[in-house]
Amino acid sequence: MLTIGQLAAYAGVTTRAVRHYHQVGLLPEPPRDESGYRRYGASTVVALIKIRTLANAGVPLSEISRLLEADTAEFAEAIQRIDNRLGQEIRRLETSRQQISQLAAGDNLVLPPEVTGYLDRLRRLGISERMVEGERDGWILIAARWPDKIQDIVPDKIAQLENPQLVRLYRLLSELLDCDPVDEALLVEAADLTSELAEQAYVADRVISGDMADDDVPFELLDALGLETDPRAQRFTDLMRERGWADWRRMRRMPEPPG
Amino acid sequence: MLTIGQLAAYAGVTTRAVRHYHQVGLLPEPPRDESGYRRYGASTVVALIKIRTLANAGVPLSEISRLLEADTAEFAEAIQRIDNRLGQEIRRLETSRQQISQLAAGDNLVLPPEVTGYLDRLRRLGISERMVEGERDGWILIAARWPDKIQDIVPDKIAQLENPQLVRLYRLLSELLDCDPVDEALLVEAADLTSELAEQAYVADRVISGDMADDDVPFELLDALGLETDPRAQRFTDLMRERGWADWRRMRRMPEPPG
DNA sequence: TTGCTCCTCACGTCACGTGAGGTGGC
DNA sequence: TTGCTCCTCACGTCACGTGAGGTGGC
Repeated sequence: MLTIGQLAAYAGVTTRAVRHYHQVGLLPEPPRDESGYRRYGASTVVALIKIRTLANAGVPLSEISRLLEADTAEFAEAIQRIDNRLGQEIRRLETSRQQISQLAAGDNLVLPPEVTGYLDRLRRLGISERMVEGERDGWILIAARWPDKIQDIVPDKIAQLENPQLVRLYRLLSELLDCDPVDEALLVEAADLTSELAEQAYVADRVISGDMADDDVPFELLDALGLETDPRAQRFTDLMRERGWADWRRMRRMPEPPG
Repeated sequence: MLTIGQLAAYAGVTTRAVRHYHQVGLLPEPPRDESGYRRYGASTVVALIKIRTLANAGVPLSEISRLLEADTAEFAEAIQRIDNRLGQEIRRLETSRQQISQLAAGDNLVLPPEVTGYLDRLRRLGISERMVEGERDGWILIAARWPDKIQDIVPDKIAQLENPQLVRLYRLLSELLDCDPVDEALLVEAADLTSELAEQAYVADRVISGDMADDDVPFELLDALGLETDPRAQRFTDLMRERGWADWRRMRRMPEPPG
């Protein structure tokens, strides 16, 4: 007859685990010897190894107790389910492994590849890293709120980069972000360009399109960029106002003055 | 800015998990809006997704907090370790999967293949299933107590099966186990055979060999078989005594009567 | 005698889950 | 007004780990 230590060692578990299985009724308490030690026979070894095999496969103990009492058909069915779950878990770990290596490579897993492609495009157009980061943060917030709309938006944005005026605007804003005492000439140029682009869009009726019309995407972007309190943003707003745009964050035309 | 629900949904976690990360200091508490709601920016999305990527890889939260503050070299090193562990875990699950399918096939994982081979041998020799089960239980106890000696014992036991007398003894014991009112004639025949085999072994000085001499292997076997209280075992012991063997479980010769 | 194994409580751990009871925005 | 999201405690869960304090066999 085996002591608890011998039993546990053979099954590859701790004595505490065996006692735990007794506690929860998974393994019957064996008889005791004269000193009160538990003494185990061969059938307990068989039972314990079965338990460990199932537990190692991720089966909760509460399920194992039911399994040990199931008939052959039920048991076989359960084994099928367990095997499927194991397969799932293995696949999960394999994708986890890929993601970990992407983390190491510095890729961020936050944005879908279309968006990172767009951001790389901006970099190649000479947009400053700071500006790109701001764009990225904006995209993250958009992706978080409208995960399924990303696919529709990105191609539009990429197409817009064919417009040299827009690219020029991005470059101007890049420069503006990087100079601390705000450069008035640059700011004016940016406002002129923005106004012009807004006019084009307004005419083409693409100022605000679709579902996002009622939502606060531009606001979110600005919040993310931390620009809402930036004095440069304030000055820009003023310049846009002068050009007849009420709120450059929503791009609404100012009402025509009465009379 | 995102609410906790939007943040959590995008990262694929529960809001409770996010709050938990705040509690343990893994994720900084963001500012609140007028209603006391937490409001998250893009950087938190990035941080949370990093956390989940690591947590999904099995990294404990306490380690993650250290990782997020580590420099590039330390981080890369840690990623290596995590990747190794993931590989280990995948292999573990794959062997677990095999073992599960063996469970379903009815194989028991309790004994090394040499022993199950030996037991199959017994079956082919016409030994009854009940007897084989008894043998198996004995082997389980031996394997549990001397796991590394099994390799030495099994070949010996297999070789012994070349002895037709031993095979005959096994068959007799098989029959004896299966008849309830004990068959005296069979019992006597078994005792004669055992005595003869013991004599052969005694002469060849193989009665008790090596390390197991001082241990109680035969006792264990009998305990396992639940035979120590079996009346048939008692009768068998008496018959062996008559034939000059003090204790058939230890196979010791009785002392020569004095004078 | 020393060291190892065994015994029984009983609290601790890890990463959240799950109500309980209440407020805020559409 | 109803339903949904948010808030803060605070206890529960799962499978043991980890002492605490004590006894038994070689």
